[in-house]
Amino acid sequence: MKQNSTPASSWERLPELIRERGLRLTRQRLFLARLLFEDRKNRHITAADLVRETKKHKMRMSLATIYNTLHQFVDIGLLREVVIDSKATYFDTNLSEHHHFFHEETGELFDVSQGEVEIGKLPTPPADSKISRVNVTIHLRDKDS
Amino acid sequence: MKQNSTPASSWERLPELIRERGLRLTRQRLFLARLLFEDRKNRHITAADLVRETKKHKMRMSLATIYNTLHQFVDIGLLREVVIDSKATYFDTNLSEHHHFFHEETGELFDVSQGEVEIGKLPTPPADSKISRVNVTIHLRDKDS
DNA sequence: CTTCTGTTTAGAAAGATTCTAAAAGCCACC
DNA sequence: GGTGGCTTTTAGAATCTTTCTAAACAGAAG
Repeated sequence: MKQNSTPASSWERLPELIRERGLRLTRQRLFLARLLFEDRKNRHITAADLVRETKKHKMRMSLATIYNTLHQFVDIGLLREVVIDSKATYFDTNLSEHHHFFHEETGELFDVSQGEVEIGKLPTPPADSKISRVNVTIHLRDKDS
Repeated sequence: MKQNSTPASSWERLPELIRERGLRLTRQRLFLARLLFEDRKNRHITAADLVRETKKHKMRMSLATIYNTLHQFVDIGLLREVVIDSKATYFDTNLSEHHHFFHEETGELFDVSQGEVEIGKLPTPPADSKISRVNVTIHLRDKDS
């Protein structure tokens, strides 16, 4: 089921998009896709966030469906999983190659576009492995601490 | 209680070390310190790993103590917390600045010394923040997948 | 040896995520 | 526009990691 990219434009076409990538179009998947992609961009959300949002919109949906859908969206390349802290799994709606600022004191997470970070040298991966992704997280603290 | 560094040498002096940093020397702390630092270096362990190891050594210790001790060792600068995946918290006995290879398929974690990665450009941090640390994780996959 | 206070402990509790088996829903086809 | 088959959804239980709680215990100093 693993696929990839397709620039994240035309969110008017969510239903087609979901079908094209091999998933059945269901009420739940469409609803979540709209929540995730219609409003603002570059969100970093957790399953718990989505539970809250679905409730706010009076949409009832089981927790398992939220988890299933998030993972399926990752599989079909609509979302990306980001590991920031070990309290919860974050899903990132920004599919472009990018990195993150992570404010240690507030827990806030901001995107850093790929161009803002330049990696000059990388080690050779161990035999039989290849690099699949390089993740740069820039930890921030308050200036005075 | 937050302190910092002191090069990780002379592990013969673990008892003194623990006391110097403001903790009482207890059977449990000393035992865990020995497990962590006497054998090999640069380990990445989870609480569950330690549970396994203490059992193997026939040392009985409550889970809570293992968690408490790990966090106290982080506080006094004997360990470092690394966030790699959201399944568990890893503690790193390598206190020097360094990065990691993370094998996505096996979950293995290897050190990458600081010199092997070169960062040419970094973004300016937001106002009132300063960069405290830059974390590079190189994700690996099997060559054929 | 006693006392004071920091530690450890077992077990319960919390939180996130996954599993399970049954019910429901999508969709291709008639 | 009804039917069957196969995918999804669901509620709830189960699992796993981590933290909490209150009571028992054990260092350290006199």
